[in-house]
Parts: sequence; structure tokens; C-alpha cells
Amino acid sequence: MSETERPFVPAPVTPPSIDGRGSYDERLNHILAAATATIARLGYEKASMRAVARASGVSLAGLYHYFDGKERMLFLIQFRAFGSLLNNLREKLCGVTDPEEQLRVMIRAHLAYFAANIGALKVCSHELDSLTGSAYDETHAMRHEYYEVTRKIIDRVLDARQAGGAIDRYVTTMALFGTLNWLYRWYEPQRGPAVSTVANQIADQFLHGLSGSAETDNGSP
Amino acid sequence: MSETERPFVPAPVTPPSIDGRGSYDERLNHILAAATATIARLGYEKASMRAVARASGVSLAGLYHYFDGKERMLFLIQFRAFGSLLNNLREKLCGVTDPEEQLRVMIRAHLAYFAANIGALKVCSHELDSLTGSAYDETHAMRHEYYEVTRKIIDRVLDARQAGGAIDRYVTTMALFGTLNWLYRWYEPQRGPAVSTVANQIADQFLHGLSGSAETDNGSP
DNA sequence: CGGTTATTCGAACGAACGTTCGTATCGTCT
DNA sequence: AGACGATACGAACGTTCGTTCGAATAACCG
Repeated sequence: MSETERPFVPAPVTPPSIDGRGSYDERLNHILAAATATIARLGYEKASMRAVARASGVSLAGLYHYFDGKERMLFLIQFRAFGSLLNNLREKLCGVTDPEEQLRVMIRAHLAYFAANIGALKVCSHELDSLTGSAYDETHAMRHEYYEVTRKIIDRVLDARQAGGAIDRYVTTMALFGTLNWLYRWYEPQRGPAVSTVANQIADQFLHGLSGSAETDNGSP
Repeated sequence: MSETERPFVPAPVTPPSIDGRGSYDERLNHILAAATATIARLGYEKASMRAVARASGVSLAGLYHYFDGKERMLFLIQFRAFGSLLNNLREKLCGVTDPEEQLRVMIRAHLAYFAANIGALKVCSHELDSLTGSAYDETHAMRHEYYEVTRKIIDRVLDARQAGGAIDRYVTTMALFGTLNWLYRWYEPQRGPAVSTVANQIADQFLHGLSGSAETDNGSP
């Protein structure tokens, strides 16, 4: 009955479905896509189940055949997005050994996924705290894993240069994620420069920024 | 009657008031502070007027003596915060002529204000689109002004170096704002390094990042 | 075909929301 | 003292919310 008894399919692999017809998974993906767009446009709290129903062409009660609640719907969106993001990153990192190139690959992969799934990444960036309990824990763990992969790359870059003197690596990592996660606020793939151009510039600036050690002349905490 | 007929006081200048006693402005500031904390904790949509009333010690109906609606309350919070942020920045930029030092001052000022008003800056970063109509336009104009001040500083830095070859200055500016505006997601003034340390590191990395021109080897859209 | 399961939906529920209304209290001025 | 505006609050309003229920329809299998 509910989706808890059904084996979990992490990522949608069904391109040929625009409307709601097709198999169960196709219809689920269709509903999740509509829900993602609605939440990205209105925000999680303002995106009512009625609005999602309207956007997906399913009745209000019909939604509850696919999720046991609104929060579970948001969880599915975030879980799938983070899963795809992680798989995509790991895939593209295969065979790349140079730390600096790894970082470039990571930034390019992140922006490429962003450009292809703006709504999903906006929901993931903006609605981080809208989940509670174990749903929050699960997505938090995936985010943490994504962070860790990136942090380790930055670590290797700094170690290779032996120039990590006064640099707080946690701050550095968060500065990069700030740059990347803020993209959904301003970047429009239609208008601005190509994603690859933006990715290259961000990567260049970030890597060059790691060159100089911080000349801390400030006081103590 | 309503606050629209009352001359606008942009920034609170009344430190000696913890509870709700005092003049009209002191009580207004007290309520706005409680509202800011509540919205920062729950988000604008989940922060009900009843929750704000509880946090500020005022009755539900009593709130509507100070605002003519919930959205106006959010507007007041953002308007004051952006105003203080802008005034604070302009003040600290006085007498500073070197572009690179101007950028350092800007980053330090932003983080100092952030550390002193975490709730307000979180609300300003996270609830950008919760305002509508003229309220949105007004705060948007202030944000744009803040962006412009920063963008012009970055412009001067790049012009002085004559090294802005393949760098898209819009992307660069947004990358910096991403780093700064993402702070509220991870930085805890109590725990981490001092704000001045973080500010110096971010400024160092960003300025060093501007050194190298982007070696764009990508294709076109 | 009959029977069981899966899927869908209209209608409704209780709760919570933002807002309003009428009234009571307080301070101030004549 | 009396009158009036400012301030405050309890109670209620109408709406929207997430969710549930029971009855239909579709799909599948013996």
C-alpha cells in the first residue's frame, strides 16, 4: 500500500513520460517532478498539497497513494537529488588523480547537475531544515558525505602545495560551498554565460585563492 | 493609528530595554527583535503571529497595533537590517582609498554585522522572496545598492591590476556574496574561529583568487 | 467470468492560520 | 472630574491547511 513497503528506487530512469500515464514509477516521477517545481517556486511551506496536485494533474487525495505525507514527499525529492548528485560526482571523479583536477571536476559536475535540475538543487539548498527526525538525519548524512568528499579534495590540494599555513580548511570548504549553493539565487542558465564558463571561472578563482596563505594580523577570539 | 502615518525610524537606537516596557519605539524594537529571532528559528511561513506574540510577551491582537499585517512585520525587519548594513558599510569605508583595502573593509564589516545580528542577517538571506509588491521592490533596491557598492570595489581592484581578462565580474561578485550569505548556514560565533579571522581568510582567498585570469578552454552554449 | 488488488477521487474533518471586532485600561490634556 | 486618543487583549471570524474516509473505477489473475 504505502511506499514504505515498496523497494526503494533512488533515481528516476524514465525519460519518456511527460504526463501522468505509464507505470507506477513513471507516475511517481512525474508527481515528484511537479512537486519539485512547485516547491522551488513557492517554498516548502507555501507549496500546498493542493498546488502540487494541480501541478501534477492528480487529485489531492490521490497524492497520498504515493506518499504518506507532505514531509515524506519533500524527503523523496531531496533524497533522490542528493543521491544523483553523489553518484554523478563519484562517476566523474573516476580515474582522476590530480587533486586540482579533482576539484575542477567536482565544481563542473556540481554546476552541470545544477543547470540540468535547477528546481531540485534549489529545493536542496533552500529547504535544508524543513525535514525533521530521521528524514532530516538521512539527508544530513548524504550532505555530510558530499561535503567530506570535497573537503578531502581540498585537503589534498593544500597538502600537495604544502601551503596550508594559516588557512582554516573548514572555512575554506564552506566558502566554496557558499559560492556553489548560492548559485540558485542569481544564475539563469538561459541568460548568463555557459555553465562550463562559470564553472571554470569559479574553479580558477578558488584554486588561485588557495595559493596565498592568510596573513592573519587580527586579535584573538 | 497605523504605522504608516508615523514617521519612519530606520534603526533601533534603544539598547536599554529587555522586556516590553518603555516608549513606543522601545516596545516596537522589542517586538521586532522577538519576531526576528522567531522567524530566524522557524522560517517566515512557519513563524505564526501567535508564536511571535508569545515570544514578545504581547497578545496576538496587540501585534496589529504595531504592524498592519505579517508581511509588513517582515518588511520592517529586512528594511532596518539592510539599512543598518548599508550605513555601517559606508561609515567604515570613509577615508579608505585603496581598492583592496576597501574590499577587506567590506568583508570585515559584513561579518562583524553578521556576528552581532545573526537572526536579522539569516532572515535577510533566507527570506528574500517572502515579500511581495512594493515591499519586495524596496528591499530589493537596498540589496541592489549593497551589491553595487561591492561590485564597484571589485571593479576597481581588477582595473588597478589590469588583469580582468577573461573574468566575468558579475560572476565574481556573486561568488563573493555566495560565500558571505552562506555563512548563516554553518558559522557559529560561539564555537568557530573569531569573525575577524574568518573575515581575513575569506578576504585573502578572494583577493588572491582575482590574481589569475580564467583560462577558459570550454566550448560555447 | 468472478474476485481480489491497485489506483483514483469527491467530500469532508479538525486544526491552525492571519486578521478583525468590541471592549477595557491607561495616560494626558482641558 | 470628564473626555479623548493611545494601547492592550479575549474572543471570534472566515479561510486554508494537511490529512482521512468511503465509494467508485481500472487492472490483473484464477
